[in-house]
Amino acid sequence: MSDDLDTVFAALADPTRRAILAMLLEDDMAVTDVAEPFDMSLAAISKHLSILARAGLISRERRGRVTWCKLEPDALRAASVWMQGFGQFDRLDFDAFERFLERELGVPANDAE
Amino acid sequence: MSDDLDTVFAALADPTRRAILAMLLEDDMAVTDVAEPFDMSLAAISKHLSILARAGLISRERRGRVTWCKLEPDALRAASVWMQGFGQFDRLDFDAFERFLERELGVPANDAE
DNA sequence: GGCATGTTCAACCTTTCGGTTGAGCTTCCC
DNA sequence: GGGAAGCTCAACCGAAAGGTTGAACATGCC
Repeated sequence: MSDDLDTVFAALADPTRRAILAMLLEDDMAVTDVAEPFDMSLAAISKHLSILARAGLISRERRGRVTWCKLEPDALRAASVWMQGFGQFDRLDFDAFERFLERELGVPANDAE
Repeated sequence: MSDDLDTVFAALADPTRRAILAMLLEDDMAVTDVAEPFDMSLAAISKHLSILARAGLISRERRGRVTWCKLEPDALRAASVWMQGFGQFDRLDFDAFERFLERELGVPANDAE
């Protein structure tokens, strides 16, 4: 089913969702904390998280009344393989990646760590 | 500008457009020929091609009355770099890629060549 | 028990998306 | 010149995306 790639790419097409993924790259987060930096209702963020979860890009686990969100990078593998077929891209380049996070998403890349 | 990633990922989110890219991987094609395998009007394909062109994923060059479409794989670089930051993916795996083309897109991968 | 906290659900609204059809514009060919 | 071929444009349509608000529903705490 091409649904998998559909939902993954569609999920990645939104800058809010990409920013959320970038945040989760640093650490697991509660929904409320995910929502905090965004100028948007909690319900809207909850929807974004559902879309990311449906695409398999994150998982959500409820512990007590807090729902923790966790990045699931494996879901990107299929999409990444698909893309690499077109361009013979370089290997992982974390410098380029961090520059991207800052420039494209406005999310400060974690340079400590 | 995160617009770049927006348009690239949004363009990739549609299975018809991914199939078109896969076709163009084999060779440059005229618009009419691109449209041929799809059960869809020529105008619809023309729109898809515009979206791909706006994302920088293809270019179109008019020669005579025929408009030739050409894959522009460089546009995927930014998106690929972004994605690789999340998963430490393997290098290019063309076998996996070809399996994807067939399974996900229904477009026979070009095993001659 | 009762209230605050954390999150989702449901209904709604507006904009975008993916498709259609029909008209229009070039370009090639006789 | 005139017709066919090769697109694109414009108007339209239904469905999905992305947001809002208000209610609902667990859970933790006093």
